Amino acid sequence: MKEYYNHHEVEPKWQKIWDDEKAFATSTDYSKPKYYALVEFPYPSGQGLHVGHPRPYTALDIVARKRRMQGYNVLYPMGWDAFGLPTENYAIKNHIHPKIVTKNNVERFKNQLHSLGYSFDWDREINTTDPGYYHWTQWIFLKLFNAGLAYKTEMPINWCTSCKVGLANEEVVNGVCERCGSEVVRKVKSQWMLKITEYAEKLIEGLDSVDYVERIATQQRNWIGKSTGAEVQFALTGKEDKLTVYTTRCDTLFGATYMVMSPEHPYIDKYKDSISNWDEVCAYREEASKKSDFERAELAKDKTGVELKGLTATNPVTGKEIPIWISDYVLMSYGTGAIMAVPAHDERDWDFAKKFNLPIIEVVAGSDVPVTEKVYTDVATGTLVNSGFLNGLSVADAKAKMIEYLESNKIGCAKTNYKLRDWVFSRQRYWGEPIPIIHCDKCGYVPLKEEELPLMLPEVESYMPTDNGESPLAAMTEWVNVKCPKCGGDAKRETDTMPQWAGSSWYFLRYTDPKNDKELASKEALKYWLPVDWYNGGMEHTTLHLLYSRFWHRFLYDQGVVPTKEPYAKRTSHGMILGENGEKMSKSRGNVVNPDDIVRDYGADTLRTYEMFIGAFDQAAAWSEDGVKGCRRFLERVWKLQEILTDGDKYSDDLEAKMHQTIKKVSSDFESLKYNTAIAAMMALINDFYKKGSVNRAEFGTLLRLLTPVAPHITEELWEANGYEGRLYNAAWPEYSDEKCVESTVTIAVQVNGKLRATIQAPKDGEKDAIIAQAKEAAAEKITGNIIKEIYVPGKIVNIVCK
RNA sequence: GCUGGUGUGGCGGAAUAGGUAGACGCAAGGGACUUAAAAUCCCUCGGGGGCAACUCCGUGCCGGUUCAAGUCCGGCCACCAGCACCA
Repeated sequence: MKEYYNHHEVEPKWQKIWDDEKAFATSTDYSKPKYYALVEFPYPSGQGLHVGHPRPYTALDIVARKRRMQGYNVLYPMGWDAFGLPTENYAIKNHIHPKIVTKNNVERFKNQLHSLGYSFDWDREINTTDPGYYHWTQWIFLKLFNAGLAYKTEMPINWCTSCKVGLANEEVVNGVCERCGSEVVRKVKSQWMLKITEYAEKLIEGLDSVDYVERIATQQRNWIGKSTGAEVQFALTGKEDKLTVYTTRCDTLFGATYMVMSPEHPYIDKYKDSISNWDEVCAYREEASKKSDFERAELAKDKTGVELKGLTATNPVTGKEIPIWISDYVLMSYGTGAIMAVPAHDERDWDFAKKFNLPIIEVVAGSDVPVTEKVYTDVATGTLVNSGFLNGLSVADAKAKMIEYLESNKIGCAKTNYKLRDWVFSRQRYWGEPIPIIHCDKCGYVPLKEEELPLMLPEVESYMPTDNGESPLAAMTEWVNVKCPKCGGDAKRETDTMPQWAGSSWYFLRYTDPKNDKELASKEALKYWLPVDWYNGGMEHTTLHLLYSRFWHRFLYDQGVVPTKEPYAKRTSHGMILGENGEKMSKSRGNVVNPDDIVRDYGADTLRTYEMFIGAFDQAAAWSEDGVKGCRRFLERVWKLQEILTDGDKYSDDLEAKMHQTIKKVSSDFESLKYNTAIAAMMALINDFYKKGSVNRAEFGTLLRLLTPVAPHITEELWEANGYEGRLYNAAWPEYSDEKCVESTVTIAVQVNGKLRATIQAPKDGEKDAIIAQAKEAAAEKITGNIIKEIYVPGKIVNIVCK
């Protein structure tokens, strides 16, 4: 018998053996069935691994190890999303090249991950900062550029006053920079943009063909924000131009009593001569332009605005002349930058009309309260009134009829809109992929030739962005000044770099063929491995990273580069691990747990088991060191089963059903995010072994095979020490049969009038009448009066209803 | 405000499809072993009442459907996360 379980010896021993035997190398034999399990690759921060990291990594390690035992060729890779601001900021502060900082951090992360016994195929490790990798990130950018999906535009962008970079709208949280928390202001800059909006529809449609956790799919849909409505043209009194608006409620057109334009609307300048209160208008615009989108939103409670005196429009269905206002609650970035206001049936318009005393006309009847007192927005029950040819129709019918009318009279059309905005793709930073574009005064933006890639990130003296918002690369004149590839004249390189999202938008493709220097990955490899079978990541990435990578993938599909429309067949997400006090772990709260300490004191297997047992996988869970101890105790009890191990090459009769039930439960729980109940089932199983006082070799072998994905080191050691054949990582996953899951006798609950009164033991396929008779006898004292009903649910419950 | 999620013992959490609420673990209490402690093993462990067999109450709150509701329906409340005037 083996000595007391010592993880200090057992864990490094097996990690070395797995390395030496290349136990988890992915096969390139493409005739085998494949399984591609993916976790989000980490940003190698200076803090090292956090206890949050092992949660998803262990979960999919379990899936990967199980699938290997089931005969799949598994790809479970790991890499580094290593470009990014914290590294650059650290480099600036400490005068160390970000390349060195990255190298050190990666080394540390890798050692930490290795100590946890993950079955990653390290031969396929990738790093986004490696020129052999960003070669292809740049290549994809050129593809996007050549397809017209990358463009440069002067636009007000979100400018972080501290990071000195432009941010995508998606990166701004509550008006402050998502990364550093500093104030974000508006600044006009020439920016590279990617036309993700052109893919809005495809990105919505694609969600129907994949298996995403429902709330993830919902968030993606809401973020894209599709709405269907109509564009309607309003004639401007005495002008040639029409003012076009977008509306989702064209049924209420008869109730449009005024219009509102965004303060940035181009018609305001165009018709300035007609506007009699120009000074007032200018003052309002000035004030609005100072506000960021966020301030505009914050000040929203109280509506502000100015009427454009001298400029009016005509309601195309009533023929009435209506005033035009400007207000900052109308955004230039959505729809057409102008709206028709129907105060009776839109909350914001109602507030605005009340404040400025504008007419409110009811066109949908159905409210108990007059619309002058309360806005009525219900679309399900109302009926159209005061609306000419729409009178008497439901809202839905009225919409259809109105669109017909608009189109036949050429004053409008059906129209779909999306909330999604284009992706701001430039960063005024050093530590990112250089954008492979040259600007020539004569030829415009000229892309580099594919053969010139990768465009290497040059060495610079200082990584500090310049105060005027230029990237540090702008100071490198010998790098910046080049000849135009088209005309040979003087030209300049683009000095902005790509955002961190770029490298992570396609990394899962590179894992399939990571060393290929001719293509991003071979067609063969892509065809075999795609799509990713299961991708797990944090909830915080369900809108940004997930949407961006789906966009790039779909674009590459359209270009014939990848074989599938969608990159990920299945997407799940894990909950956060909180401190012992239930708060988010942070240095300032002093509740950070270092995984290295847990590995040292309790072992990697204990950490892995605990993180899976801690609670429902998709929910946040608070750390508990006592809980860690409980898991260590469980593994020790598994170890000590050796003391009661007996011979036997098949399950003993009294445990056979339990064995089959456990295999079934563990097998399905591992695939459905229920790691906690899978472990509970194994705990219950060993409790049965101890209760019985013995476990035979067949039973013990099955337990080891079920447990090894969770706790691979201890189980591998027990497998070897007790003379089981071969390596456990190569063993076959245990089989079960549904038939054998059922015990020969079952316990049936007996209820009288719905209350539990007794339980009886009965054969599993007993006759209904016999069981009911047995139940009546068991609960005889509780049955009073006449029996009016007897319910029997086979194998579960008998309910006697009496009165 | 809108959207999504959650609400079950002292704690983390179980409970396919409505069918014995509290699996599994932690903590706590009692006992065994020990000179003692740790470790380990055994017992108890939702609340009230009873000497006891037993009994009543109990899954955020109010109501409903059902032989039967943590689970379904209607109406609330609380907390967490995301979004922010999207026409």
